[in-house]
Amino acid sequence: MTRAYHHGDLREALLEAALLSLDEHAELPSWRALARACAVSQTAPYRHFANFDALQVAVAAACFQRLTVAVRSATNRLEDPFERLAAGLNAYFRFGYQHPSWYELMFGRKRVLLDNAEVQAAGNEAYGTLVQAVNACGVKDAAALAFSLWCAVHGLADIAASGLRSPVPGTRPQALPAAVIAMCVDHVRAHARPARRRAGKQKGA
Amino acid sequence: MTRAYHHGDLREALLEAALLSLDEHAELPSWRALARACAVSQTAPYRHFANFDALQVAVAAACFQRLTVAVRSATNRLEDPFERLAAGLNAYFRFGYQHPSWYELMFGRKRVLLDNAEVQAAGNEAYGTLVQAVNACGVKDAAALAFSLWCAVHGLADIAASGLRSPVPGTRPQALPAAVIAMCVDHVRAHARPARRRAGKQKGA
DNA sequence: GGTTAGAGTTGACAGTGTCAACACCTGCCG
DNA sequence: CGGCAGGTGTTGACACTGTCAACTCTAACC
Repeated sequence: MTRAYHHGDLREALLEAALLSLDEHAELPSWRALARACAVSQTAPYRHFANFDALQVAVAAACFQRLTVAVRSATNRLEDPFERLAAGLNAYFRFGYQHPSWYELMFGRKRVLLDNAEVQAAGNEAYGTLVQAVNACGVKDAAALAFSLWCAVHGLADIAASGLRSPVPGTRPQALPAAVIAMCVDHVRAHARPARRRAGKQKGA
Repeated sequence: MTRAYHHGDLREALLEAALLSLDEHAELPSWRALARACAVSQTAPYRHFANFDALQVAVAAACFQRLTVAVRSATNRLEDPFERLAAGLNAYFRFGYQHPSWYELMFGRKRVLLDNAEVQAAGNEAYGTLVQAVNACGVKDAAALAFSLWCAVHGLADIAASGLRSPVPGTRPQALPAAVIAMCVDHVRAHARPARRRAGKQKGA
C-alpha cells in the first residue's frame, strides 16, 4: 500500500483537521496550529500544500463538493419538480446554517479562491444542481430564474450563517427560511410555461 | 478649537485610511500599516481605539451608516411605493457592488462585529429603511416579506461583491440584478392587500 | 546493500497585534 | 509667569504568524 511514510496520510489529515476546526472554532486554524493538531512540525504541511492558500483552496473545494452532495441527496427521491426545487433550496440553506464557517470560506471574497479553477469547478457543479432543478419545472428562461433563486437562497444561507436571529421581534426565526423558499418556488411557478403548467405532477413514467 | 495635539485628528484619519484601503486593496490594512499611512508610530492608534477589533467595529458602523444614506437618497424623491422599493433595492445592490470590501466587512461573520451594539444599531437602521419601504406598499405582513426581500438583495449584493460574472454563458451580467429586483417587487405586489391593491399609484396627497 | 528521493525537522526571517514603560506637548491652576 | 497633570505619541519587547533554506531520516528500488 502506498500509505505515507511517517504520518500515514498527512494531506487528508490536514484537510480533515481544517474542516473540523472551522466547525468548532469558527475559524480556519493557523498553518502551525494545524500542524500541531496533526502532531507534526510546523513546516511539514509544505510537503503536501504549496502554501496556506493552497490549503484553503483544497478545503473550499471539498466544501463545495459536500454542498453538492447535500443538495442531491435531499432531492433524490422526490418526483414533483417543484417539490424537488423546494427540497434542494432547503438543503442549501441548511448547509449554510449548519456549517457557517465552511460557508463563509466558500463565499468569502478571497482572490485565491475566486480565481482558482478547482474551486470554480466545484462551485459550478453545485450551481448546476440548482439550474437543473429550475429547468425541470418547465420554465422559459431557467438560467435567469436560477440566478434570482440563487441570490435569495444564498442570502438566506449567508444570513443564517451569521446566526438566524429574527430582525423583527415577535417573529420566530424558524418561519423565515420557509418564507424565502416559498417566494422562490412561487416565482418559478409564475414563470412556468402555461402549456405544461403542471408537468411534474402528472408524471409520465 | 479642540483639534488634537500632535496629529490633528488621528482617529478620523485612521477611519478614513481604513475605508480607503478597503476600497483600494480589498483588505483591511494591518494595524501597523494603518499607523504608517497616517505617519505615526505603530502603537499610536491605541490612544484612539482599544484594539484592532474596536477599529473594525467603528469602520463597520460607518459603512452601515453610508448604506442607509445611499438607500435613503435613492428613494427620497419617489412617490410610488413600488418604485421606491425597487429604487431602494437597487441602491442596496449598488452599494455592495461598488464597495465589495466594505460589504464583506459589514456582513462577515466576525463575532466582534455581530455582538457589537453600535454595529447592530447601524445595521438595524439600514434594515429599517427596507421594512418601511415594504410596509408602504400596503401589505399584510411587511416584516416577513421584508426578510425575504432582504435575503434576495443581500444575496445579490454579496454575489455582486464577488465580481458579477454571469454563471450562465450568454447572459449579460447587467441583466441579472434587474431580474432579482423584479422578483422582489413582484413578490410584494402579489401580497399587497387586495382592498387597496394600487394604493400607491393613486396617491391620496 | 547502497542509492535516491520523498517526508518530516530545525532554525531563522520579516511581519503581525499587543503591552509596559517612557517622552513629549498642550492646557490649566496658582 | 511657572509648574503640574494628563492626553498623545514613541520605543522596545513579547508571542505569534507564514515562509524559506538547509538538514535529517526513512522507505522503497535496482
